[in-house]
Amino acid sequence: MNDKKLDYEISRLNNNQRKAVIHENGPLFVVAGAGTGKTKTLTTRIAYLIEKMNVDPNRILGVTFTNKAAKEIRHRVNDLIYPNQMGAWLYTFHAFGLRVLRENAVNLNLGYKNDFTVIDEDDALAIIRDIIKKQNIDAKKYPPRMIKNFISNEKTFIRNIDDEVVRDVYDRYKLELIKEQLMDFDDLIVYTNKLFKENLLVRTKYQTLFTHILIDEFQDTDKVQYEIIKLLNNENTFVVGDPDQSIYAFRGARYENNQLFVKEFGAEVIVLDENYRSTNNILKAANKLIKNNNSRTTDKNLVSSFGDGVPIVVHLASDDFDEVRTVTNEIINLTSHKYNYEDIAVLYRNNHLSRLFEHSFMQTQIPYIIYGGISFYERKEVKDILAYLKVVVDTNSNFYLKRIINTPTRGIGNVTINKLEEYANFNNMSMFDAIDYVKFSAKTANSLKEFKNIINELKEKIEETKELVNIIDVLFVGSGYYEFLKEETDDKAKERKENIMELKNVFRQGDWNYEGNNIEKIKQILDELALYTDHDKDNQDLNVVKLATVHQVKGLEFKVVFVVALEDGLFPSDRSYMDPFELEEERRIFYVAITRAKERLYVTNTQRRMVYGQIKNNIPSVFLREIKNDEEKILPKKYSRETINKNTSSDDFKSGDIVVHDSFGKGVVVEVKDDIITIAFNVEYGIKKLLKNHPSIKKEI
DNA sequence: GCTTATAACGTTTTT
DNA sequence: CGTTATAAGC
Repeated sequence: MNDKKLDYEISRLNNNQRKAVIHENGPLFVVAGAGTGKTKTLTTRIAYLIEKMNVDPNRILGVTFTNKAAKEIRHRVNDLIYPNQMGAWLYTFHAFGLRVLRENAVNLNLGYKNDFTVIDEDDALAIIRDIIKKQNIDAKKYPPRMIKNFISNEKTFIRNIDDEVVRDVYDRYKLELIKEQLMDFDDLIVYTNKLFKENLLVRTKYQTLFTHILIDEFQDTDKVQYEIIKLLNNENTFVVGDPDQSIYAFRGARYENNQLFVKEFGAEVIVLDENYRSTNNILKAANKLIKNNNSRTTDKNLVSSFGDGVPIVVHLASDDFDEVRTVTNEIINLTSHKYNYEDIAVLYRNNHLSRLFEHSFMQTQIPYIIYGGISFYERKEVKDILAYLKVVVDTNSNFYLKRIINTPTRGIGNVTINKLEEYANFNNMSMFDAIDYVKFSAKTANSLKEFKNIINELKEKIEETKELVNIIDVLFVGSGYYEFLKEETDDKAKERKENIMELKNVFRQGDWNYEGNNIEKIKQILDELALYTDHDKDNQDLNVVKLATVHQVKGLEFKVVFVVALEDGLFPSDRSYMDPFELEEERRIFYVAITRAKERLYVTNTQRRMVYGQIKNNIPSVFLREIKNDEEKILPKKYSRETINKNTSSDDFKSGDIVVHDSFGKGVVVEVKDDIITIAFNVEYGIKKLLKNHPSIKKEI
């Protein structure tokens, strides 16, 4: 049907892209430099396989690293051949693992059933904390976070645990998860690997199911993921990646996978180095920089047909305030001529460097967002409501029961919970059922009975509810959360209510996206939510300046990029000096930063900077020398926009007011402090601090 | 159980 | 310096 569109798309590819797309048989590694049409090549190939080679979509596996990327790939393939790709397996590694384990977890023979629950990092940490407490382990000597890291490292083959105490916690953690039918994020990958490795039947099933496997961002795969790919033993394994953009070593990404794949699979290599993003001045700097890495597998020299463009700008500021002021000035200059706020990104090596910029942008009324922060699904109230739902769906879940049995407070303390847990463990029943057997004081017994009634009533109501969206209201009121928050009038309570209401959107969509009865639909929604993170939301189109770490903007592009704080010890980070490999990783991070820029690149550093309350003299980053071409300096200027329309809006805000923002839409005022107001917008934008007299906000009448 | 003083600490973090 | 985790106090 859409053949013409696909034909047109293929005709527009360059030679190497086309070669990759129509590649017939055998493993292929597409080494795709930044901005060389990596995703386009991958999606066009999927469309080509289905449409031209008559490959059954159900037998194609496409794996990426973020939900956002998976969605994007589905969307783009969809655009080329709708609706034939519907059955294709287009997932993140974790979502793929989840799907496999949902069908086969029982075959692990570890005691897992196929309907286990996925827990997030916070939950995993809570379980470890609990074990540490119960085993009387000194949390100072063994911080839970460290133990979690050790466990994760052993699971993903990074490093084995060599401490007996940590080993003991790990063993108990593993048993606890199985007992509670829980899996953490690592487990989704690790158990999938185990399953494929140890179970011939399951392995063969997936080996024969997939005729084609495609992997995106291959340079970020870790050891376990590589093993999974190897175990699937597919002769049409097609991987796309850029070794020069491998920046997740600290999470286990293995640079050597790139070479291993070529060697062990005997893969053909196609290099894409025609860049469709940046001017050549920017690319020259990038090429020059990355040549300093000795461990490169494939030499690429990015070239575009966009001409040289303007020279990159390297600026040395006297101190951190001067740096911020210079960048702010330049943004004001740029936006009063050719550029919009959305065209601009300020990138840094680590999060805390955002602070001064945030402050300055607020003062000068430059709209911005900061990437990262607390995720919507990590918020306490959201997790609480979902925990109620999980207990309702499965009363055997002691883990979630413990979370909510006294939330909101109903006089059930730790002593009661421990007694229940002990009895339940001893008699091999759930804590929920144990409520009927353990003797408590009249008051406690009453509270427990009340809790049990709440769960039972919620269950009845949820089963009867016609539309899923109403379930959130049922939970909110039925759990007592509503009553609890009603008493509180402060801004936090208001924010919590809003967040809970925001959950409705997710359930509204679940109603038509999923099939089955309510409980079945809920289980599918919970699966999706378990793997969803804040990074999946699309901030790209907001007309605001983006403040982000380099890691957070991988894969994105901006017309103008400022890379700041290019100083020795910050970028490269001082932890990377010892190890030449780590210094190369830092260089790749800077390479990623540079290659985000399409038209203008600014690199700044300062002589003096306040670090942890002390002024430090910094020397310029070694990377600056390495990119040196033509450079110019920004001449510091006064703010060209006379501290912008002072008091243009005379609105007087108070908490609870509904306001409308040009970019963020409707929001509720949460706090007013001097001339700064805090506004809660829709979840996708979150909580923002803005100047009261900013022209972009208006009170809704 | 919840709020306030003090200490401790301080890369990147796709799921 | 600013934030967050922990402990002591109400």
